Amino acid sequence: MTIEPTINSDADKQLISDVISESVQDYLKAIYKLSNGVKIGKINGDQVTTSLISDRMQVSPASATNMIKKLAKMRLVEHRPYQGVNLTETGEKVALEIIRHHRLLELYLSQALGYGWDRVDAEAERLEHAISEDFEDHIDRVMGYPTVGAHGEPIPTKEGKIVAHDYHRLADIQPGKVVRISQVSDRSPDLLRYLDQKGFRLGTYLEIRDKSPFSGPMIVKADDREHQLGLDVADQIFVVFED
Amino acid sequence: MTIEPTINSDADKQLISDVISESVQDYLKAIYKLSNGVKIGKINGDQVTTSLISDRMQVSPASATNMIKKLAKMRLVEHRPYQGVNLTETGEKVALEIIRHHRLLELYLSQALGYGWDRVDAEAERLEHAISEDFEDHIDRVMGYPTVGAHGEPIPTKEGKIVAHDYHRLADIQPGKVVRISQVSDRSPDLLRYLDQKGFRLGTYLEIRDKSPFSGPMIVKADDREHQLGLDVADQIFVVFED
DNA sequence: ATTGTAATTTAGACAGGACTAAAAATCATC
DNA sequence: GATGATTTTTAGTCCTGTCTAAATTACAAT
Repeated sequence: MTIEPTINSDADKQLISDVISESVQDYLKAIYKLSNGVKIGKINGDQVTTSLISDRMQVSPASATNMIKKLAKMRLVEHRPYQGVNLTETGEKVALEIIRHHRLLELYLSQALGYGWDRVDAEAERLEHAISEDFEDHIDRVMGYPTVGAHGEPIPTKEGKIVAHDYHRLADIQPGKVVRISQVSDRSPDLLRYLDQKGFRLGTYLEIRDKSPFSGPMIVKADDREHQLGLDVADQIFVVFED
Repeated sequence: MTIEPTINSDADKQLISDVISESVQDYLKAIYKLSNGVKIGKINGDQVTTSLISDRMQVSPASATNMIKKLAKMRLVEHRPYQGVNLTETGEKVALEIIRHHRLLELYLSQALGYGWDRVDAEAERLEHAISEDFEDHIDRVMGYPTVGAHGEPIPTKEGKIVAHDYHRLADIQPGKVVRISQVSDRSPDLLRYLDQKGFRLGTYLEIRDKSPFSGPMIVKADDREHQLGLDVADQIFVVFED
């Protein structure tokens, strides 16, 4: 009856999906992103709360509590009641494996099957739980063991390591600078289509021309064309300085 | 990258997987194969019985009955209690859609990702419920709209049509004839590995040299080598005459 | 035709994961 | 520090798909 989520032992190499339900995996992924993702808007003292989870997972708070207790019993998270949760080491491993699947799939879909970057997230979401380790290895090899995903996100290694990029928000860059787009959020197909339409890709150079005060739009130049970008857009684009 | 609006011709075009649960899909597929598949051993008067289903689905007979009643209520099968079930037109459509997914996936896995034909079934099983229509269309296109799967099975069309091949069982062929392997069962990885090892592929020519009486092995020549094949093997290989 | 066996169905239970409504805990504000 | 608002948790229900045990039906063989 007690489920042991010890997936590390090399001997009894078990598929995560055979041991850990799809729902549990989805929650772990959500919790991982909530604790490690870029904080948008209000900062939430490093604690991932029930309401954040229920919100992200589109379930009622009661359902989230329910699952949290289950995750805690499985030792995938630590739960301080009324405070929030943190992934355990095991929980994080599992989350990173799912995220690896997701990002490898996104890249494969865009490179091998010609999916637009606004469509890969939805499809990868469907597939990430279904693929075997074998499939993972196959597409990893076919793509030459990539380390960066279709939207610029780092792809966790098979061992569960992930490199943290310290990209800057486009919104924070001062006028006069030249930067290169290195990551965009994958979660808004609309935004991605919008960027596509402007010709914005990973690697596109942007010169920041002007920033309106009071959270106004910023004006950037790309490919000799000027673009106005609302703050909510500039907040979802991450860049590196071009030296 | 072109931005394709992906217009659904029918506004009410719903993904099967969003309407019909994975379990239901699996049962329908099993029932389809039990009614339309090649009859192995005893002939069961065209009726698909509860025990056949429970056996194939690896569930208890009670569970099968349960699901059958559910399928009947959904008008996906007709159920004559204590007698058996038959797929309705709708039920067959759904089954064929799943089978289409399965066979396209098998072919894609073997051709695009280099899976051996003993491994494609298991992986396709995992993926067949997860892929979108979009994915189906993509791999269909990438492979040039194939009509025959990785083990020689016909691939149903998007409209749910399937062409019946009338292949012969290798076991039924008389000595002296020359035939070509045109289909093998996908359900036994062991058998597939065994055939692989002998160099047997789709399209391999076989000359039947001898058949031992009393269900003994048959002797066939392929690539200038003679092979002894047990009846259970020869029963799973389908061939056409080579003219 | 009767009777034993095999197949099928019913009945009742359970696990997972969702829900609503109500209770309890925390936080924010005066 | 009290109090009202917000979050979180508890309690209880439901649905899906499974199970076992028991009852029923069909079949086969005398």
